[in-house]
Amino acid sequence: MPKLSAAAIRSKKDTIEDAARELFIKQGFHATSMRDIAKGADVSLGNLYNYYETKDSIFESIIDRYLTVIDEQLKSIFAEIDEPMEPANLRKLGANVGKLVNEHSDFWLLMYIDVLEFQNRHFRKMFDGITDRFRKIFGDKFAAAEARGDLRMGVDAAPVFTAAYMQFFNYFLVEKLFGGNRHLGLDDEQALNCLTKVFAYGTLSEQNLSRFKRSANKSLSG
Amino acid sequence: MPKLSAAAIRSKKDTIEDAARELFIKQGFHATSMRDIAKGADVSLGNLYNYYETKDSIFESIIDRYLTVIDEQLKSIFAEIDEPMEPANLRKLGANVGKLVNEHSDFWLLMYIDVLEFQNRHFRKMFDGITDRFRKIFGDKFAAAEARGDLRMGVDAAPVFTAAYMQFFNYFLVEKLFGGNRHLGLDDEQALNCLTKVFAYGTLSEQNLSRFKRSANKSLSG
DNA sequence: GAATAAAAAACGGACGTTCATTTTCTTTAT
DNA sequence: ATAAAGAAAATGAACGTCCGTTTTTTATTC
Repeated sequence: MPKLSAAAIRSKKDTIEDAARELFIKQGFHATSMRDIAKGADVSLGNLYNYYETKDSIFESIIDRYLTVIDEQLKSIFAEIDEPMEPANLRKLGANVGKLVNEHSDFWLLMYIDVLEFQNRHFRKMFDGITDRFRKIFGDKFAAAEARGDLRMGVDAAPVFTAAYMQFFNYFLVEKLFGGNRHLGLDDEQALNCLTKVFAYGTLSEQNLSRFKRSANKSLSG
Repeated sequence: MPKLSAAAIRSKKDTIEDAARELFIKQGFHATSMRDIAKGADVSLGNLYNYYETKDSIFESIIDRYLTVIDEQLKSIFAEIDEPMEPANLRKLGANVGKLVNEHSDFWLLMYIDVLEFQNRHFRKMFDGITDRFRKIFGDKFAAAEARGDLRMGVDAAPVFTAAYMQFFNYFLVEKLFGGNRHLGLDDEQALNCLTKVFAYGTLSEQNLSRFKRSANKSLSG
């Protein structure tokens, strides 16, 4: 009574999902047939149904696995941020987001597929309550920065940090997927510098700004 | 030899395109059949082909007409901006972008369809060289603001203005289409205030900031 | 009654899924 | 050691449906 090992099943599912993902991204979900996937994964049509109940469930499986990968990468990006509102760290956040977008642009296309064909069912949690999540991660750092007088009077760090995060994402997504080549009129490095500066000057207190100006300004041209 | 008037043809095409657009948005392009469109527009299946060559051409026709509508609205939004870097005007830009996104969310879904199914063929021009376009529209205003000393030393207004524009767009798109309900942890008004403040403090010179603080700060809480 | 418009029917093919069949391979009996 | 057994896994033909488009038929209007 032969039965595939869990590893063998996982490996085969990986093959199938890799092929499916590539096709979904290249031609969309509905335009990709089960026969396409079978051919791409070098598996018979019928055999697909030994691993997945429906075509939809292949899509869902891809998303679920990808989401955990992205979540982990995001976690490690946030983990290396000790002082979230410090300009150098904001810039590094931007650079890391850029890497994430460029190395996993597939993922974001899947998100658009999800928006269009599944009412964003699977990706909803990506943005829902994101500021609260940042508050959970960096809440004490935000409070400490405020207590130190790093921030301008009346600035709530959480939404600003979220806005910076979103702006970085949007910048690289537009560059990668929407054909806005150098849409800020700057290369990526200059764009990162420019956006970082805006958020630094936009939130830091004057005393902290002058410190920032002395130390980092030279390196953030553009 | 009866022949429909141009107006009658246009009216019927409008009916068809309205139905098609609604369906494309609700269930995607490939998931929408010509039979669906025919039923939605209360037209026979065969008759569709008296007005359009293919299903693709219906999509293209919708996009073309919609693009001109959006272009005009954007033009009028920009036309009422006399001083692009002034905080009050940035905020108004944000509010207008919000209206544009919310009133025409269909349009932006079509853009995602275009990204996925047509490699963004029809929407490419939307973001390509956008900063240069702003430079053409506001170049003299940017230069004047710089000459007046409104801006911090070394700030190039064009990419910052573009970034603000993109940030507003992204904020409302995430709110409307991606299920990020109050993803900045603020309501729309507060979010506009918060973002406007960041860009104001992020770019204005100190002399101009103090003027801004006196006049507008009270109204931009959040 | 001639030309246009609309409707209906038909076409060939592709779709997601099912299913009868064959292949594969571990286990058991010899 | 090997053959038989038998379930798991893989296959590809088959099913019924729906697809975009074309063709044929009917209705409308001058």
